[in-house]
Amino acid sequence: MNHKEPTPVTEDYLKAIYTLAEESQPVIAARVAEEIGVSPSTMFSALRRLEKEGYARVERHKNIRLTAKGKKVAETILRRHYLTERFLTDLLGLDWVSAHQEAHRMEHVISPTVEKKLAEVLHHPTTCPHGNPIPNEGIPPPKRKGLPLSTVTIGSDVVLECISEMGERDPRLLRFLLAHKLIPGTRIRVLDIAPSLGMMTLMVGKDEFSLGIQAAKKIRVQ
Amino acid sequence: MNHKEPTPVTEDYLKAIYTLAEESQPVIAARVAEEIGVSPSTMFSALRRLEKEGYARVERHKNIRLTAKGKKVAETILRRHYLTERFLTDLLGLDWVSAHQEAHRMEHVISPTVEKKLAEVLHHPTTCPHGNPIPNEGIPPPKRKGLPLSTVTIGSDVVLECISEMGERDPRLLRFLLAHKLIPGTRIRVLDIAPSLGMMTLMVGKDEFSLGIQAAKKIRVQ
DNA sequence: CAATAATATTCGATTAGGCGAAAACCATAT
DNA sequence: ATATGGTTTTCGCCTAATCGAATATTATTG
Repeated sequence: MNHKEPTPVTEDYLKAIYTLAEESQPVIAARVAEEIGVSPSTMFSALRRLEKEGYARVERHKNIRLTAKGKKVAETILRRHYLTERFLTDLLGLDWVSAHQEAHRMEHVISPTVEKKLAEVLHHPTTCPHGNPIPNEGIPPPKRKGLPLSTVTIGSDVVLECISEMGERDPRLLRFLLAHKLIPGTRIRVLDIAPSLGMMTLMVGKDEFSLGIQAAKKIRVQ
Repeated sequence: MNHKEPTPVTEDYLKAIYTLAEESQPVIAARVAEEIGVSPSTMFSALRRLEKEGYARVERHKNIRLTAKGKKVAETILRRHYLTERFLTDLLGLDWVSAHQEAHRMEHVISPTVEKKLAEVLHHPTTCPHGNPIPNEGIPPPKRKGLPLSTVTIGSDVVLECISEMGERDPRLLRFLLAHKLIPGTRIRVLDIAPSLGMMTLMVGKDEFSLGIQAAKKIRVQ
């Protein structure tokens, strides 16, 4: 039996791999390293550890895939992350941006017991404050319906569904979105898309502003 | 400037030293090592680190003394520990024993912001669930009035004030006390003390039972 | 296909944190 | 003063996690 608990660092790697895959981005070492903010050599040795401990495998073409065990850990951590965010915003009154950062540290010390109690106290929320569905013990995560904001057509009128986990990791993006009232449920009109400039123009209420296509990829709408 | 944050492990050493001193126990390396559950050699190198980073000094006769900096860290962690315990018992409904253990992990990831919000939500509690006074930013910790249960005279009738931090660290003791309703505020009659056996006999309500003198040292009464 | 840009891999080094075994010190109590 | 125990200290060794620099391996793309 391999009953040694994953370290916080291991959990972070697994979470990054998991979310990268969920956003259907290429899951290669370089991307994961970038996401976590770690050097290639560090990433390499981390990957060896993940393989040795049975959390992930590297397939042909250097694609990284989580094992069932790795997936389980990632989902648990993600669940704890989102529950903690909800706790921080709903009960403690923290804002969007800090909630994510605080939860990033707290997620690693939440036990099954506290996780359960938190869910109860919060009345079993189904999404995090940024709109992401909270993975539920055993039950497979719901299929994501929304599309990236970067893929909609000019002139369409859409509703913001969520800021993906990858988007959450960028505090500046989060602050920007908050400032423009871009929160889950907000109605967005897409005025213009200029791929050559890498920009798109949006209108929220009476507020007209530009957003990078890169950032728009991290926002899902319906 | 030395603005590198203490690691969780460092925080644990500082907390142990601080509480040992507060219980007026001899603060030597061997005691601290015992408290934390670490080998003498580990303790030794940890001590070198603490000195190098300016958290503690070793005086003549091998007494360990915290610097102002070390004391500040210890008090902050203790405050976060106790606030977290209160949160876990009062808001999440955890029991005494788990609350301490969970808080022991959580205390290291509570930011000043969360600490502040927690205190507000909990209406600024003054003691932890085990009765220990919560250190308050800046304000010196209140003088402890209670005496160790091990020092009272036979026949006296006392009221339990708190289970000291050192007592909290022993889950078996905590479970035992909880089973016998020995919580802050409980009235205790001391029926007998037998130093030769290292035992004392207590009566709580109609429940008569024995307790080791060692354990009684970790309980303060009035 | 060959040149270039990405990626992956190896190597050597560091730091925090931990262990056990053995040696060196002290402080008593005989 | 000596033997006994408790303590401290040294030594060697280990793992996880990190880095930078150099090298090897793939893609990509003109």
